Amino acid sequence: MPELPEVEVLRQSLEPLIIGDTIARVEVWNGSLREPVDRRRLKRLTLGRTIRSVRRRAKYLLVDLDGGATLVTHLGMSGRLTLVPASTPREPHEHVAFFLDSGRRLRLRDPRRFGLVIAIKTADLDQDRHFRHLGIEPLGNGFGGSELEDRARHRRAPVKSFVMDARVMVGVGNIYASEALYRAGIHPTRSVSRISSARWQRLADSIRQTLSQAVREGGTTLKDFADGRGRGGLFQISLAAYDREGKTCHRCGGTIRRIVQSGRSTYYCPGCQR
DNA sequence: CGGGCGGCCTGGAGGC
DNA sequence: TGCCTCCAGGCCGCCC
Repeated sequence: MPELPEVEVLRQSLEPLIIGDTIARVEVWNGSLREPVDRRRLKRLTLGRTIRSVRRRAKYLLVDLDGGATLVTHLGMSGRLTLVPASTPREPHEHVAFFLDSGRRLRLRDPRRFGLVIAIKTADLDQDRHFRHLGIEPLGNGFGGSELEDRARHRRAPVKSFVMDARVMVGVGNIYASEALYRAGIHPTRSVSRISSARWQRLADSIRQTLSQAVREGGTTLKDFADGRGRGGLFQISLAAYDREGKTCHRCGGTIRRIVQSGRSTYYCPGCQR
């Protein structure tokens, strides 16, 4: 579910609410997530620790604690991380919760359990196996057409798979891949070996624009996504291609089509995307 | 080796 | 009403 914009919106919403607060209790009701939750390590590194900053890398949310540890969470497909009063009843599929000194709790609900909760020493983050192979941040410095073109050398993958490849660039998932390619006017099955420099530039610009607009609009809420306060986003209204099979293209009046690439749905306009 | 596919899970939607 | 199949925003490991 959550792609870069959703995790960034979550980060922005949580940061002012939890900085300076201290983790007083950790509850793991169901540790069977993407990786089994290591309760002892989680508690050892987080209990009694104060939250110093809230960052994002790719689709991971990083909560830095004093004592040199970072609480790393990933929402998978259906995860939701919200802050509620500590006395709020446990909700269905609430698997992990961090009770704070302020009398609130940060809770993870994740029906499909593809999410991740792990504590890592902050200094080890970059070398950790979850982060070591990650590519460029599309909203950071050093992201542009020439960087994409460089990374496409000697490759022939369809461009849609390429922009979703976290070893190349991070944060773009199935929704924003379709949206960015639509905006750039590039056909999703086109091989990266057959894209001109000018089009790489357009694609990089489209990715940045799409992601930053989605952040400004609070992310895309199709079903599960909510920020730290439980509020959904609005970018689903702005979707021009994703989930619009059979509907009219806003640009050319043609019909949006759906195809399957690497087992995932891709939406595009045959008239606008070549 | 790059790239495609299945598997991990649950729930909702739609067909019959 | 129920039962079945398909599909879903991510990621990893296996296979060719």
